[in-house]
Amino acid sequence: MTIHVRDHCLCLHAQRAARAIARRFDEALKPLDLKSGQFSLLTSLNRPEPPTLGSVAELLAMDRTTLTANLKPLERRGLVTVRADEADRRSRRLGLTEEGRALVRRAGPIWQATHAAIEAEFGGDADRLRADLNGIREAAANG
Amino acid sequence: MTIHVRDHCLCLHAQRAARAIARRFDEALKPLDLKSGQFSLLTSLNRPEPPTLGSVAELLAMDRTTLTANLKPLERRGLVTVRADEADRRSRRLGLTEEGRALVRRAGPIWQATHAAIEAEFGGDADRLRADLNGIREAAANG
DNA sequence: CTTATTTATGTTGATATCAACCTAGTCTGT
DNA sequence: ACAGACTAGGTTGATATCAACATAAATAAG
Repeated sequence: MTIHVRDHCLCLHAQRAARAIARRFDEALKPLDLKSGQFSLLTSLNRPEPPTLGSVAELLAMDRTTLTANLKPLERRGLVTVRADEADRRSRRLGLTEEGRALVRRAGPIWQATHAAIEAEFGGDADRLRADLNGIREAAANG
Repeated sequence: MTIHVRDHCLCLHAQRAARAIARRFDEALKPLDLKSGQFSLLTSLNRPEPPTLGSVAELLAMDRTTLTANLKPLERRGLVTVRADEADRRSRRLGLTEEGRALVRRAGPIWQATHAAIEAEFGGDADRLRADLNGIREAAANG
């Protein structure tokens, strides 16, 4: 039974892959003093209209309170802005500062190179893997 | 560019899937007061010979220091044992107590049911996904 | 127009994650 | 033996993760 869990558990498999990939990007982004998760967050805020906190948490499949915590160090560094929505005072609109945008721009080539290296080393069908990851995420969420 | 990252980044896709799956198992295992990661760790210790800390960290694709930290609450609960190896005093051998083994046994059916539900909802080829996750993990590790 | 409910978020406490740095035990070449 | 290199872990500090609980604003029911 134990062996079966070890070899088949999608939770374990996903965690292991996520940890390994995150470490790889963490190291690549170290020159910018960014973690992989911070890069993902900044990237998801890089749009014309500042999205709400809740919508970003949903996009990242992350608890809202986790996102609140993750914003703190980025706010301290002056990379993101958090403002109450004008129309609905409950909502927070998340945006990038000019420095935030500049950092995302500088991270672009690093992401590109790192991602290409991993995909090449992977050798498999990355599009298929992406689709499967989306599928399993939705499957897990429908609980 | 930003949109391309958002839609293609395997780091983001893996993190999202990992988070969603972990939350699902966290909830299922709540009656046993276990998190998904704790279940994975206990399961990986459920073998005749107590493995070393380093080998378990490698198996879980997790930093050694993370594993050290994760053992703490399980030790406090009397589920795991940590002892120095007789032959090599640097190494730590990790084992399960009788309570630890009992808890793993009780968790088995919960894991089975939860995993089956997710796989069914997923609908895709779970074996293929597992293989791809192993592949991308190794690809990311070879940096 | 109130009151109840729903919605969006914050706070707290516990665990998880890793890099950087440190210590102690083991091994290797001489 | 012994000095130096190597290996296994631990400690610390920062960030990440989520559930449980709490607050405030918007909305619905009457």
